[in-house]
Amino acid sequence: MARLPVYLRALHALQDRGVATVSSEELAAAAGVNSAKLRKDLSHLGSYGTRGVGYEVEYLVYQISRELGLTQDWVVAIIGVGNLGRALAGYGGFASRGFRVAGLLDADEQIVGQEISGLTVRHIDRLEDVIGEHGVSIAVIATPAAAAQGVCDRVVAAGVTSVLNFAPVVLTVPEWVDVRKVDLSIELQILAFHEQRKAGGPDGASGLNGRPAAVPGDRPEPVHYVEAAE
Amino acid sequence: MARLPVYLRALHALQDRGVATVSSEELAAAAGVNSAKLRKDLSHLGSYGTRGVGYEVEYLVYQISRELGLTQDWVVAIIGVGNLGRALAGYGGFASRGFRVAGLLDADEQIVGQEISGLTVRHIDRLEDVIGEHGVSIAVIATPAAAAQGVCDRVVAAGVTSVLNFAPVVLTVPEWVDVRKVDLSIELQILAFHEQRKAGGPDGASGLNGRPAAVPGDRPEPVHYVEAAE
DNA sequence: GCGACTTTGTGCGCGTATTCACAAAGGCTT
DNA sequence: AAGCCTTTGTGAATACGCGCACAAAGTCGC
Repeated sequence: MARLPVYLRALHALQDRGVATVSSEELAAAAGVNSAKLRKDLSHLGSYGTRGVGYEVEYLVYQISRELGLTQDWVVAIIGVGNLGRALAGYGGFASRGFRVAGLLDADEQIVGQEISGLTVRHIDRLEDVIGEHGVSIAVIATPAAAAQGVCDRVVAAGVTSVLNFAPVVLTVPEWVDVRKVDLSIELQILAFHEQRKAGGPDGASGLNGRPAAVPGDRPEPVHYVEAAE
Repeated sequence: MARLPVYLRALHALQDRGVATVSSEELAAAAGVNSAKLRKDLSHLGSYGTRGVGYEVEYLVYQISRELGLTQDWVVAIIGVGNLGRALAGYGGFASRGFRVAGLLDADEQIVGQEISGLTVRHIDRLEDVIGEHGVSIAVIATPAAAAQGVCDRVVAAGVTSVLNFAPVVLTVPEWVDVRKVDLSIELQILAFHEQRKAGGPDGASGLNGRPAAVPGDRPEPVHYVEAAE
């Protein structure tokens, strides 16, 4: 399930706060989901809750980590070291979750050889070498769109079976390869769409959409759930 | 619908290739969706296809752009100018889609005053001023997790009604505010999950998962759809 | 030890999304 | 002009996910 990582994040935060046990209601609120859904999700890993009490945080963290495969380290290569690739290379959230960036690759001779976050950028020609040497199993594609499919084909041919794609293209891969896509401009476009409807879009919506005329801080359910920075 | 931006991207690519007309089958393949679904999606904007021929690319681009609200410019502020914020500030995909970054804000005195992608980073204290001056309607939160909810409350209080959140926290907002979340480490965790299952996870899966023993480039349906870099 | 209370686990109904499959519609060829 | 062929638009069946609501289960107080 795609929600497991969210639960895990919330559980880690609870752990940091020293909480030992948590009810489905609380955890669901922290994760922003319905409590019945959360219970159903957790029951799919087996039953790890105690009725009348809740779930033991530490045990749940372990179970979810294991289910997600985070008990082992995953070796990642980042291909395309532009703005985004650089940011990803320096992103702390990877290492702390068991993802080890083992290679940075780029086609630009200006960039090859640079040291970024402790790694030297290597030329894309060495892609297969880097993947083989380090046993890379996940490739992060942060190249321009035009290069993405070609790079993808190469990493797949080199044995990679999971791809995280930041290029704005639909990648075509064999069925045994998983691709996940992150497209920043698509996210903004979806927001723009909703924003337009709120403002009274072309369909002539109300123009208010339930927003009170003037509201001084009445955010509903102030969960205010904050985790440790990473 | 969340698929409209994908269609739009594919249509732009067709435009660049000089294609004037496209069938639902082709466009669906390019966007990676079922053709019936695509037709149903498009029919919800009204009927813009010609039976026996297909859709006129240019007209469709216009219709979808209008539906998404891309015929107008949207003003964006990026809050948190770390690795990720910097990458976002320099990301070309925003400007080309009608999103204008009008402000960069950070709390770190070291960063405030720096010029990045033609914009001077301003102190987070001036958040409300920046939002008001430029008429910001979309806020991009790229702060550490611990700061995100606080920043979010402030942008909402200042009148922003759409938030794109990169911080690994579940933001709590009033119901009239839209939040979209992008969490990089969650994407990787989902890949790790599938990767583990492929390798024969804890449930004792086959360990092969349909992958042929050795396959020399038999990627199915070589659409090889590539767009212009942006 | 027992009863009341809390919380889990899940059966069920509902609304939505997805896909198939086909009839209607239009273009193109002869 | 007529028939064939392509492609759209959509009705109907299916699959899916979600959330309510409740019974089973276990804890805690007395």
